[in-house]
Amino acid sequence: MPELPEVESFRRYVEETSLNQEISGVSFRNEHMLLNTSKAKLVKTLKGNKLAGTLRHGKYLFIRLAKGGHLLLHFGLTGDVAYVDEKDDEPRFTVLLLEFKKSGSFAFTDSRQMGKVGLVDDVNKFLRNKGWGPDALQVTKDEFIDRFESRRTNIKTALMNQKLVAGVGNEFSDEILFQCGLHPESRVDKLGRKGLENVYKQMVTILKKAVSVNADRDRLSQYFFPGNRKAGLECPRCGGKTEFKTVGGRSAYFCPSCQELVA
DNA sequence: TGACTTGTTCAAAT
DNA sequence: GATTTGAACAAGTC
Repeated sequence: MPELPEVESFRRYVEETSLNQEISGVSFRNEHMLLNTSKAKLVKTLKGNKLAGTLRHGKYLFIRLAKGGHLLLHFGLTGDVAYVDEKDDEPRFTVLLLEFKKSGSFAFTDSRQMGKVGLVDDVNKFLRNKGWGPDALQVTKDEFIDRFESRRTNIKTALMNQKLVAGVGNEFSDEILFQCGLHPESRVDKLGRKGLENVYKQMVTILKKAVSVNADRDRLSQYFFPGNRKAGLECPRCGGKTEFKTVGGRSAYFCPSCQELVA
């Protein structure tokens, strides 16, 4: 599932494959995925334009356009990007296809169609309107603590709340809390500055590591849950058994014997 | 076949 | 009003 590390690797992929090429053809299929724009405007804006640069905030990717503004991509559950050399190699579930004049195409794919495609002029204004918090890899320790310390909800829900800090999803929230030795239902306002400082440190450490390996779960073997969220696993720290529980309407996996419940 | 999955949004509750 | 909770949505997978 595309969380911050995946979106960052998508960003790099766009940088490496698709910048500065004139777009000669645009196809777009799923109108219910549009954000802030119409299909006609999207196609008109992209045709003859070039992708000129990239910017990521949380799980959002903004691709700067040479003629002004940005193409916005949100990946939902199943969004992905692909560059293909040949036209007839168009990937399955392509939502947006940009054909480059010289050669090749850029595709945004999304099998479950929960992602978003849009046009954004002013990125900061867009983020402000959404109410999104600072990016999880940009936020400072003090700002993180300020935003969290008076919250009366559980820590897992708070970490996934994009308005507090943007970028953490379900899978990495489980790992952050595992590394902290904190039960996902621990109350945020009971953790204290020390507790929150630890959450912050683990969040940054884990996300940075995941970014450094392009979110490849096979290269995160020093961690426990990424790519491996199941109940009944043996905990590598204490030998206990992992459990499943629904927390804040989301699946949570954790080790009840070494993740302390602070309530 | 239908239960299950998650990021986001919206309505309802506090 | 601000915060929190919970349900709804979409659709492919097993």
